[in-house]
Amino acid sequence: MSTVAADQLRAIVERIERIEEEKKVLAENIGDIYTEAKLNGFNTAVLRRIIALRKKDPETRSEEEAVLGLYLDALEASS
Amino acid sequence: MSTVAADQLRAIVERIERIEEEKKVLAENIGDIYTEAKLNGFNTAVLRRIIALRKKDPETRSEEEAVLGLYLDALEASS
Amino acid sequence: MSTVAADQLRAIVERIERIEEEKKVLAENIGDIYTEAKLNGFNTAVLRRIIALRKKDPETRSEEEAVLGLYLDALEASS
Amino acid sequence: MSTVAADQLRAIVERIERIEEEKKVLAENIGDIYTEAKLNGFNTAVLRRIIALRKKDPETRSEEEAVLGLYLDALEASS
DNA sequence: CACTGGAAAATGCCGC
DNA sequence: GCGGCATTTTCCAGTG
Repeated sequence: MSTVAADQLRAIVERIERIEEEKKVLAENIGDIYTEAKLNGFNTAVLRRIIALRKKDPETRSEEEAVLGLYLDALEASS
Repeated sequence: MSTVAADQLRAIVERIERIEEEKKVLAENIGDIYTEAKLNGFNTAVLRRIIALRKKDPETRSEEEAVLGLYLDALEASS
Repeated sequence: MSTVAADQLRAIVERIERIEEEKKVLAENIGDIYTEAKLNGFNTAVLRRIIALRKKDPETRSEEEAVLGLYLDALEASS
Repeated sequence: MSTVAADQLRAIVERIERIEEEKKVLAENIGDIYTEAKLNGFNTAVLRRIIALRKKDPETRSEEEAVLGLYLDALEASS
């Protein structure tokens, strides 16, 4: 690989590492918020479920909930 | 699925749970071996690394290794 | 450890690898069941949720569901 | 849950979601860099390995490395 | 005995 | 649409 490509490679790697570092900081910030929430008496497992729920689009979410209900009922019925 | 095949569903769930139970037993067996190894003076963190290393080794021969070498050299050269 | 008990080390590593291999087979078996279930029209994402739900002991499960309800209501109320 | 706590809950959830959104943007930025690199003829799989390698290197100095060497030698000797 | 950190598993995502 | 990779979540040993 030529010198020019080597410089290009280095630039790519460093740009990615820079952004990954920023991402890491954000992940730590999120962790801090959970820690603080826990100290304030919130149940962090439930908080995580809330975040996950809100991430799913409402349609998928209600559809999935409905199917879950069906399956649980079916299991109940056959027990 | 219009009506849920309850018996089929139950069978699926129970088969999965059965196998997961077996998997759990195996995981405990592995844990026991590590515990015993530790009692015999082995460093279990290193044991885990050994296992991981041996798992990856078979994939070690490839074009990709060569390209990796090229890239690492290029980074070295431009540093 | 001054000198490494090589035979003992080898035995440990091989026992662990043997059991991990068995675990891997079981994991594949589980994957096969999900695949088959999907072919039979089941929603595998929901199946996974069912399995996860049943894994939690009923007490924890209802407690967590209750807290989830509280939080969702609170979010609704403050919106 | 009281109104005050409800507001606190909402604040927590929104702060987390905000930061997760920023993280998502950064992840997309990284993806863009890989895409561009690929267009320039780089092997992105190898690029990812480079990044991963460089992430782990700082931990490379330790007693653990020495023990790892001992164990690998012992395995070699008993093979 | 709760908490933290790290390893393993599960889930989701992106490229082919 | 599938397989492989990366992220997330879960689990567990170690530690205070």
